Amino acid sequence: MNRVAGDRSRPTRQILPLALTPVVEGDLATYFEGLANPTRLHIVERLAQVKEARVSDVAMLLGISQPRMSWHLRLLRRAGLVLTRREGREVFCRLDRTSIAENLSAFTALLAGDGQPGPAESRLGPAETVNPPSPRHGVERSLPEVI
Amino acid sequence: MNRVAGDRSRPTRQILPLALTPVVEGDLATYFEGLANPTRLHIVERLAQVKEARVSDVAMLLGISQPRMSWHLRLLRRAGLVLTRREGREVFCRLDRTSIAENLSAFTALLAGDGQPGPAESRLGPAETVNPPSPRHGVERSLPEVI
DNA sequence: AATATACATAACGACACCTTTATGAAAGAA
DNA sequence: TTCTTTCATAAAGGTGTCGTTATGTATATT
Repeated sequence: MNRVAGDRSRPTRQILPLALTPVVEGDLATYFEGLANPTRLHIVERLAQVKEARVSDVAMLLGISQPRMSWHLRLLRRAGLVLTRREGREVFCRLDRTSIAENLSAFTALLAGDGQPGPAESRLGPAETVNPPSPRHGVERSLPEVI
Repeated sequence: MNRVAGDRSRPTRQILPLALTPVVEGDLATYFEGLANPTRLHIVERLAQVKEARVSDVAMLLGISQPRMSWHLRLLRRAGLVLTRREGREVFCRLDRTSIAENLSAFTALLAGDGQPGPAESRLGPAETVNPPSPRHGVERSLPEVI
């Protein structure tokens, strides 16, 4: 097992015993992978509306086949976007809003530039200057708080 | 041209004349595709720290080859995450924070369940009830406002 | 002019994604 | 038990991702 080409392997997420698990970089990529597909976005959109739904009902509603639904549900679970619960032979799924908020929060922290290399331009282009971190750019601070 | 298997084609984003372009579903998937890779997340992380950087400097810093950097930069541009500016033979890149905020905002709107099918459980599982939309779940309303 | 630098692109290989079709397994209904 | 429903999974094919190496192109330098 040598991980030759492509860093797309996923080394089985660490589970820290009772500590709110920090979102590391690889997990963040896996999280966004879950969202990087129109079909899965539709599923997420649907689950955002109904809170919980039977798997095959969602598949029916979106007009996708059952194995296809199963496939995408698998990726959504891996991404930490969706939780499932079995009830007899049926499976119900819902958004994992906690995990979603954690990952989204980790991403915005990344965007905020947390980490040492503060205002150090790596060879800044001409006619461009480092601004003090005060009045951000405009759209740079706004987001509906409805996670 | 028939789009047989896999809905991963991208039909050349509509450009509406002077109107703040709404983020449609396919674009949102493309946006998240840009974030669905550790290397690209590292690039984004770096650009969040330095605001603008020379392409090959970022590549050097992250220890990735030049063609690899060029490849990922291409996807980052396609995703609307990064803007580039040519200066002679050099290329500088920076985050497209406007586009990033737009897409992130579109996603949170999707999570909020915008769209008709309000509190209609599609065959709700037993021992589970629809809550009124008042005091949300807890982590469900919080996000660092540092986009 | 010739050379060096910065970036883009093509070619290739390995693998992952995504779809359909076909089967399998488990739980409920007849 | 037998049939049906619900979901998971395997197989197979098409396509995209993602990495390296090699080559091309444009700009700066000598």
